[in-house]
Formats: sequence, C-alpha cells, structure tokens
Amino acid sequence: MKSTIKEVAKEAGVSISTVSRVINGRDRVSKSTLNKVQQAIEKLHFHPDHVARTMINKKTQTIGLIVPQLSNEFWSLMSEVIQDELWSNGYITLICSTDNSDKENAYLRMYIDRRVDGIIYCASQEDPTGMQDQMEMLKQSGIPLVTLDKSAPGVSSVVGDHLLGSLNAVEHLIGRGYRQIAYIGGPAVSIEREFGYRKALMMHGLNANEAIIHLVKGQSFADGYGALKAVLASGESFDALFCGNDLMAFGAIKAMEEAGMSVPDDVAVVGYDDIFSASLFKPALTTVRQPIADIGKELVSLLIQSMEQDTDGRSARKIIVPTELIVRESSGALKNEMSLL
Amino acid sequence: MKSTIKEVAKEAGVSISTVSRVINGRDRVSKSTLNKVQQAIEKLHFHPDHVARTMINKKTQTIGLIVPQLSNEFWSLMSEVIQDELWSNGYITLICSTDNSDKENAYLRMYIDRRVDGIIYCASQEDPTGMQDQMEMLKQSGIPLVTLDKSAPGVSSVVGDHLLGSLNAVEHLIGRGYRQIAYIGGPAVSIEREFGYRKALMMHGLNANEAIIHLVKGQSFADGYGALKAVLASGESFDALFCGNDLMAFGAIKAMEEAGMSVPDDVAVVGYDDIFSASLFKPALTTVRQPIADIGKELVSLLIQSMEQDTDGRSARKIIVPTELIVRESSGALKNEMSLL
DNA sequence: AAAAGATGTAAAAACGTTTTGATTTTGCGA
DNA sequence: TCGCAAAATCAAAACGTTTTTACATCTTTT
Repeated sequence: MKSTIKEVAKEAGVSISTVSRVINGRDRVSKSTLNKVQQAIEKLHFHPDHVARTMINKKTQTIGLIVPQLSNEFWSLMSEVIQDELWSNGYITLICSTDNSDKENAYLRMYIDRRVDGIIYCASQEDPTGMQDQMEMLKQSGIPLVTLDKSAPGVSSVVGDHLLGSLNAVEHLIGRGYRQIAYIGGPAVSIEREFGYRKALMMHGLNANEAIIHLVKGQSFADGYGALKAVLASGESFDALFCGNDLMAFGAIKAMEEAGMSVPDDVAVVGYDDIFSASLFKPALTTVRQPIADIGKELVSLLIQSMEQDTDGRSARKIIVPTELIVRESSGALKNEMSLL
Repeated sequence: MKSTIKEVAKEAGVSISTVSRVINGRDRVSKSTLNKVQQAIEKLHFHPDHVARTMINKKTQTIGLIVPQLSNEFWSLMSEVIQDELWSNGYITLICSTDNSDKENAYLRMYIDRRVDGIIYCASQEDPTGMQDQMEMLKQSGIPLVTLDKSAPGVSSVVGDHLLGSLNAVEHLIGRGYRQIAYIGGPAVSIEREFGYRKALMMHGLNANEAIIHLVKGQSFADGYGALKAVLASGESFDALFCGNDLMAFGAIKAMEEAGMSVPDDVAVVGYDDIFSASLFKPALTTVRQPIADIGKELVSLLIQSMEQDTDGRSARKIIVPTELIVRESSGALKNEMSLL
C-alpha cells in the first residue's frame, strides 16, 4: 500500500541513492535512468516519507502556534492569517488553544519534542515568573521563537502599541467631554492598556487615583459582563467606559442595557481590537483597531528570519505596530460644547 | 544542547535498550539501574525525540484537520473543540484553512506524507467529481478519515440534519403568517438546506417553483450582503428571508437596512448555525442551532474509533445530529391572526 | 597511448529511537 | 558447590530517508 524508495529502486533497477537524487534533483542523472526512475515512481505512487526525511535533514517544516483562545474572533483571524502565511512559505501549522488553562507548558513541551522548526507564542498571561520556566525550556531547546505582545530577552517579538492606542481612545472620550471614564480589562495586554488609560487621564488633569478600574480573569464577553456588573455594584458613577477589548465591551453593554442604561446616551463606550463584529454591533462600536493581518504577517516574517540565520537569538528584533482609532456610534457625540483642546 | 538516548546510556553506564525500557516502562528493570538511568535523564534534560519514535512505531499522534474558513466563528469554535478533544486523547492537531481556494488537495497530500494518524475533513465544496480524486488518494493512503457534512462510501461522517433544520425554520416563518419567503445560500450544505426550504413551502401549499432563491459562491457576511442586493435588484417582493447561515443573514440584514427596509417589521429573517453573535445581533437573530461542541466531540470520537479498530473502513458509521430552532426577535411576531397550524 | 578529469552510479553511514534474540547475572534448592 | 530457571541486561536490526565516499566508465589532454 505504501511504497518505499527501496521498492522504487528495485522497480527501476537502480540504486536507492539514484532514486534519491532524482527526487531531490541534487545531482546529475543520465536521461535514461531519469526516465526509468520517474516511471517507477509513477507506477508505485511513491511519495517520500516526510518523517524519515526529517530524521536526516533535521527540518520538520512545521511551526507550532499557541493562542489564548481559538474561538475568539481576534485569535481565529490571527491564526488564519498565520497559517496561510506559513503555508506560502512551505510550512504547516500546529495550533493549540490554551483557553486560559495551564496547558501552555505541555503544549510547548510537545512542540519541542516534535522538533518543530519554530514557535509563535501568543501568551495569555502576563505572569513573569511562570514565563521564566517556559522561556528557559525554549532557550535550551534552541528552537526559534517569536512572541506576540510579550517581550523576553533574546526573542523577537511583535507588540501592539497598547499604550498609545489606549491613550488615543481615552483622549477621544475626554475630547468629547466625558470626565468620569471607567476602565474594565483582563490579564496580559490589558495591563498596558490600563497604563494608557491612566496616562490620558493625567495628561488632561483628571484624577487617575480615583479612577474606576475593574480587572477580571478573562477577556471574553462573559468577563466584560461580569466586570460591569461589579462596577455597577460598587455604586460609583461614570459617563464613559473604556474596555480591554471589543468582546468585553459587548458584554459590558449587555449588562448596562439590562440595568436600563443606554449606550451612548447614558454611557459612551470604546473597545479595543476592532474585530469584525464591532462594526456590526449596535450601537456600532468605537474601538482601537489592531491590524491583525499585518501583525500575523510580521510574526511569520520575523520567525522565518530567525530560522534562517539561526544566530542563536542574538539579533532579536522587536516590532511595534501602530493602532488606529475607529470612531463609530458607541462613543456618542460631543457631550457639551466645550472641547478640551 | 539536545541529548540523545545514547548519551543517557553512557552517562548511566547502561545500554541503550535499558534506557529505552526505563522510559517506556516496558519491561522489568532493577531498582538500582532504574535510579541510575533516571538520574542520567534528569541530569541531561533528556526528552525522547518524537520523530525518531515515529519511525519505529508508525504513530505520529497527530491529526490533520481541514476547515473551510478558520476565521469564521462557526469553524473557529469547531476547531477549538476538536483540538481540545484531540489533545485530551493524546493527539496534537494540524489545522489548515482552505478559504474556498483549491488548496485542499495540497493540504491532504501534505497530511498523508507526514503520516498523520487520522484526518478530520470538513469539505467546503459539494463538488462530487473533485472529491473523487481526493477520496481515492485518501483511501490509498489507508489513513482513517472522518468527514463533516459530507458522505462518501466507506468513511464515517457526522452530518447535521439540514433538511429538518431548514424545514422547521421555514415552517416557523409560515406559522407566523409569512408567505413570500426568500432563500439565500452558498455552496455545500446550503444545497441541503435549500431542499428543506422547498419542502416546507410545498408542505404548506406554497408554490416552490416561483420561490425566490439566490445562491452565491461563499458563505460570508459579504456573500449574504451581495446575495440580498441581487435579490433586491431582481425586483421580486418578499416578506421573509431564510439564510444559509447566520453570517449571511447579518450581511443580508445590512443590505436591507441600507435599502430602508426594517427587520423584522418589513422582512422577517431566520439564519442557520446559531453562532455566538446571533444572540448579540440586533435584532437578535432567530436561527437554527447546530450543537457545535457535540459535533466536534462526535467527530473526534468517531475518528478515534476508526483508528483503533483499523478495520479498513469497513464499519463506517454515519451520525446525524439534530438541530434546534432558536426563536428570537428577527422573525417578528405573528404577521396576521391566522396561524397555519 | 597513458595520465588526468568528468560523469554516472552504487554501497554504506547516519539520523534517534524501539524491539528482538541472545547473553549475562542472580537466586535458590539439591 | 553445582546446576538451572528466572531476571536483568546487552548488542544488533529495523524504520525510510539523505548524504558522503568510493568506484567504474568515458572523455579529454599531453
């Protein structure tokens, strides 16, 4: 059923090495033997075994990808872009979704044992101590690594400009006259986004110390919903809300509507990411766009560079991708006549 | 940097085979050698090379998954469920998104060459002639295969009950008094859904021959938008719309709103799949729920069965999963007093 | 016409495991 | 102390390729 190079050699009446050279076009082969071999290959439906090949040339042509949650619109698009881009470059993609669980280590271990040629790692947690072990493991394995939104010494990374993105978003709200701006976020990048939020408040003379901030475990719709419930329960009043991502914004808006509040009339809302649903949502969500396709391509290109030069991670690069504020309905109109400017 | 079993053997002062037995717990090893070997393994950070293992025992512990479009909410959730379920069973997942292009063959070829232990194939096209070649290739390779929404002789499959699902959906519209029900759909399963649509019309004495049906190439938001534009351009009037999936429904609704039509007041809409966004959408979308998690688990369980018995596909099974109509706002209220019953 | 250089092909080593016989060591009753 | 089964270990073959080395054969050159 499954033929080997040996059988092809016998069929063609030549040696194994000759067949190998025909397959790989490595060396010169005479016209007549070329024909014989090609016919034998055709006849036996021979396809070189990739596993055996890997044994020799140490290349699996496989990349391991780790994302926090594949079912999340942001990550599924990111994964699609990455898979597609890798395929164009001759690689196939192993995808694992950590789903906020502690599978990351096991996934990485598995990737290493399988000798993937490279790893694209979108960490879900900003946990520096936990990361240490994993990074050590990866470094020891010598497998090229590229991370998203996560920096480590010696590894290339692509990071969104969360600080500036958030800053712009919050300034937008301030510019429209909102003064009591709350923030809800999850783990990881949400921390950086919180910085941008705080900075914007401070830059415009608002007291960041008494800002309304609520952080939760995840980044999903349910997390946003829960976060806003918690804010409401605290009894603090606010006229605008900045969210760690779009999905959380959707959840928060749901919670507000259930509480009889209207967006943007009672509360203006800004999200982050600009996933496709953001434009579909009603009210259409004002949000900070992250260029997902660009990020994915950048990640792949960076990884391929790392793999080619193989300079032991000495020349790690860090690419910062800019964001763009997309203004839609959810952030309302000017709240009063006075613009800040 | 990367240690081998040979080095471990030398370090522990035993033979390679002894180390192997320790690793796999295959045979009895004396307490003292066990300790020596374990310490050596520890010291050298040894992890057995999965590729070399594969050479021997012919198992990659890897499954190849093919989905039409990973960035589509339906497929990303499906992929997540499948990956997770496979991981629980000791398998890792290669994911490829065909994106309506002709990469399917290349993907399959790649999977076969890599000796994946099994393939889960969610075909994007209902093209029977094109499928022939691929199925032949797969059969020759002897790799266990499970398909979704696609039947082929000798292969196990999970199929949604599209006929009944659509039938119920359309009957729901009819029951509410709508009479001019249009249908828009894409390729593949949309065909079966069209049958259900037609059947419902006929069962209730509506003329299926002059039904308004518009089919397009894809299944995305843009496709739904385009399809509805085309329907509008045709000038035919309708008071309800059944869509091949939720995403298309969203697109269609967008197009209708742009044309000044209101949903559900002017036109009632029903989608298919019940992706997460369907409940978020405004108006909340009435739709036919497919139990994605169940389907994914069923696919995995079926595949694992195929792999274990390895009976050459003789005992192919076909599982039909039922759907559930989820009634929300988009299908409006009773259009007039007369219910059909 | 012999030495030197191309050219085409074959044999064998290597990749890192598992598995199979074969061989050594151990334990224990006679 | 000897013998022998059982237990523990080892050496070698196998998995299916690629690559290196070596050996013929056939052209050139001197």
